[in-house]
This record gives sequence, C-alpha cells and structure tokens, in this order.
Amino acid sequence: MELKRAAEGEKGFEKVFAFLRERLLAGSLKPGDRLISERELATLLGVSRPIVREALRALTVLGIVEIRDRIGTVVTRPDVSVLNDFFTFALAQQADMLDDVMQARVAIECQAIRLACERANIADFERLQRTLAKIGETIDEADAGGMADFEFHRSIVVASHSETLTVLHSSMAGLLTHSHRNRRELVQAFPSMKTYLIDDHRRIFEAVIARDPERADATLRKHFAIGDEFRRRAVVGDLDKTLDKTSASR
Amino acid sequence: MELKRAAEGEKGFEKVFAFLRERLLAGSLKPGDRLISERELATLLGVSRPIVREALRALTVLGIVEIRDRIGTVVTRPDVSVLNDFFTFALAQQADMLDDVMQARVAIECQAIRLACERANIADFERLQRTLAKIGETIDEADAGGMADFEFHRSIVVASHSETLTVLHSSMAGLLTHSHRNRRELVQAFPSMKTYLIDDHRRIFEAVIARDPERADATLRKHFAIGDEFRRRAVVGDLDKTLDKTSASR
DNA sequence: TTAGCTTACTGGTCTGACCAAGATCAGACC
DNA sequence: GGTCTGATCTTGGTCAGACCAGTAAGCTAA
Repeated sequence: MELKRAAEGEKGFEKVFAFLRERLLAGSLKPGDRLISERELATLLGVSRPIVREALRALTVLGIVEIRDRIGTVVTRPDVSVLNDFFTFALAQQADMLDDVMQARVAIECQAIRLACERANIADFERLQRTLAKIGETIDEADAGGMADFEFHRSIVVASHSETLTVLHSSMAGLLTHSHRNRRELVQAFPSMKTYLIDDHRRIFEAVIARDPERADATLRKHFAIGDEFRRRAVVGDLDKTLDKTSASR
Repeated sequence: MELKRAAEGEKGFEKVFAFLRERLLAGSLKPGDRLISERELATLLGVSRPIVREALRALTVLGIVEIRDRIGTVVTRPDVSVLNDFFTFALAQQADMLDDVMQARVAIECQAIRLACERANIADFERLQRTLAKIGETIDEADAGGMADFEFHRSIVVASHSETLTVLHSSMAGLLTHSHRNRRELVQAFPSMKTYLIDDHRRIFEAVIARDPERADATLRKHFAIGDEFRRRAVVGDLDKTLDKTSASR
C-alpha cells in the first residue's frame, strides 16, 4: 500500500482520499472523531470543496465516515451494511455469484460453530434453543419459517463471539434470504421435508450443547450439503428421490 | 428497498444514487454499458454536476462503475476487491480484532481447501508445488520465507476457484502479514521449527493432491492450531516444550 | 480514398456564491 | 448570580458557470 507519494502525484480526489485513509489506517483518526470542516480540508490539501466532498462521500459509502448535516463529518465504527450494499449490486448482475457466496457462508458458519462449541455461554445456549423451537413452531409458514431458519443460523455465529465472523456472516446471509425462502416454499409443497429441517437443526444444536466442535462442524456441513441437494433436485422436479437418498444416508 | 419515492423527497445525492441503483438493480444498466454524460445526468435529474459526481464516485468505490477520464462512465463487472478496502479500514481501527480476523481466515481457508480438492486443476497443482518448494528454499530467510508461506496459502485459496473466498482471504491475509513475519523470525531463532514448517505444508499439499477434503481440512486446521500454539508459547519463552508437544501429537 | 486537421464532447477541477440549520456566546431578563 | 434568548458564526448541501486537457468523430484537403 503506497501512501507516501500521495502528497503530490495524485489526482485531487485521490489526494484527499489517500490523506484521509492514511490517518484512518494509522489510527490518528478514530471512530467518534470529528473531521475538520470541508472547507478547511479543501484549503489544507489545495483542492476544491467538491473534490473533498467526493472523497467524504466515498468514505461514507464505505461506512467509514458519516456526514452529519450542519454538524460535521465524524468517523464511525465500520458498519457491515456496506457489504450488504455491495453484494446486492454484485448479485443483481451476476447470479452465478450466489453459489460462490454460499460457499463463503458455509466457511464462516462452520468455523463459527467450532468456536461456538468452545465459547458459547448460557445465554447463547438459550438463544439457540429458542430459535430452534421457533423453527418447529413456524414449520408451516414460508415467511416466518425462513426467518426462524435464518435466526437459528445467526445464533450459531453469534455464539462464536467473533465479531468478524458475525459481520461477514450477516452480510452474506442477507443475500441468501431468498434461497431460504425458496427452500421454505418447497417445504409447503412437500411436507415430508419438515422432518429433515427440524431434525437437522436439532442435531446441530445438540452438537453445540455437547461442545463437540468436530461433530458440530460435520453436522452443519452435512446440513448444508443436503440443502444443496434439495435445491438441485427441486430444479429437475425430482424431490422424492432426494428425500429417499438423504434419509438413507443417515 | 424503497426506491419508488426516490424521485422527489431525496436529497440530491440520494436522488442520483437511487436513480442509478434502480437501473443497476433492475438490469437496464448492465456491465459494459456507458452511462450518459455527467452533464446530461445532472440536467436530467435536476441537480448540479458535483452532486452527480458524488454519486458516481460512490458507485466507483463500490466497484459498480468505473469513471474513465475523458471517455465516460461505464458499468463494470462487480469486483469483490472493494471488500478489501472495507476490511482494511474496518480492521485497522480495532487491533484487538486481529485474533478474530485470524479465525475468519481459518474459516475461509479451510473451506477453500475443501473446494480446492474438488476443483483444482493441473495449473493449480503446479502452483501449489512451486510455492511449496519455495517454502523449502527460503526457510532460512525471514522476509522471503514469510512471503513464500503466504503464497502457498494463497495458492490453496486460488485453487478453490471461488472468487468470493479468494477476495475475502486476501483481504485478511494482508492484515496478517505481520504475524507471518513474526513467526518467521522465530524460525531463525529456533532452527528446529524448520521441520515443522516444511513437513506441515507438504502434508497439506499431499492431501489436496489426493483430493481428500476431510484430510486436507483437518491437516490445515491442525497446521493453524500449531502455529497458534507456537506464538502463544513464544510469548512466554517456552518454545522447546511446544516443539516436543507437537511432535509427540503426531 | 485517405491522411490530417478541426471541433464537439468528455471527465477533472476550480471559484465563488447562496441557503438552512446546528453551535456558540453575549447580553437581557428573572 | 443564574438562566434564557437571540444574533452570529460555522457547517454541510447545493448550484452555476467556467476553464483545462485529452478523445473521438467528423470534415477537409491532398
């Protein structure tokens, strides 16, 4: 990351952006700090205000900074919602990316469940149990059911007590809400899937309770694999076969 | 996502941004398309050019669009490298997050190696072999050694042929370069670690070659665990014990 | 037909200005 | 003396118009 030559060769916007990035990365600008005014920044760096605003706006969409009307620009604690924006755009134009993101989600969640086995506390267990119960209660509703499914998986990641994993997971999970819903709609059409959903999640829950990372990881991984299988077969309208296969493999 | 009311109530920037987002998400603006000029956009939406530029710049940092000097603004294929920027900023301000980031890296890499076992092609194998050899060659050099280590791990992720995983990994790996270097400096001080480094990486390589996801994952995971152990013990100056323990556990 | 020149258009930037509203502080009032 | 209030300063939000520097297309001349 070459920030040294930022002072002269850059193109105005780059100059301001690099200037701010430097302070941000070096830590001299911390969350909560208020930046100097746009005008000051402009004269300080020898550029015009519109350019400064471009840079500030850029930092804003990156979630690094927040421009408060008539107050000033303050450094914020980086927020995940940026990733959501990005993924929304990215997926809109590249449907094939969905599978890729799913892989990342599996990665995050499997690691998270391992950590959860080590770090989960009573409150985490309770949340897991609550969301697990919710899955059972809402098994017949497409919307609520999808939400419950999502909440359960999120609880796993939260129980890992890893902020990075949580952040990554929530940004991807948002995108995958649709697939959750789709799966849930399948459930309505094929009641025999209910057992799979409930039992699978319960097995995952039990592995965490047992604080067995290996089993938890493996169970969760299998859960995803089966979900994949479901979706794949559903496309070719061959659901019964899937159900047979999955129950046989247990 | 409420885009409908975008036409009037918005604040200039929001108006332009929403206008473009709408087209982007709806698909009427596809990668490769050239936007109308800034001036046209400004008059079309009833705002000034600087505002339009703010919006375009925002889309630029999101990797959605590319502003080409004296050519125009074109829609690009979403590039995941934006995440790199974000993570760089986000993680720079929370040093305590480093351990957390490491967990995410493990998550990414373990998932990647599973995919690599399925998807890796000859070129990937060759790159892995090349970087593995490099680790052996540079075992006595702190700088080059750390780089070789990094390259090997990166090769694993690249072999997964998952762009999302690759980007996530590189964003985190960059931050963790220091710890790599530190480890390497330890190697200089304790030559007996050389065997661990070389053998461990070779075992990982072999598991990928064998296309055995479970073994690859487990081996890689153990590799990280041992690295962790090394660093922990190093802090309390108890390296010999570590070496004994790790060789005994095999 | 083609080489070369002209010109319209593009992004990149600056200047200076105006508005609305939060922040601040002095002075008036209790 | 302490509190309230209003003028003023400052801040972001925005605009209009202008200039530069190249690019690309259109036109002219060979």
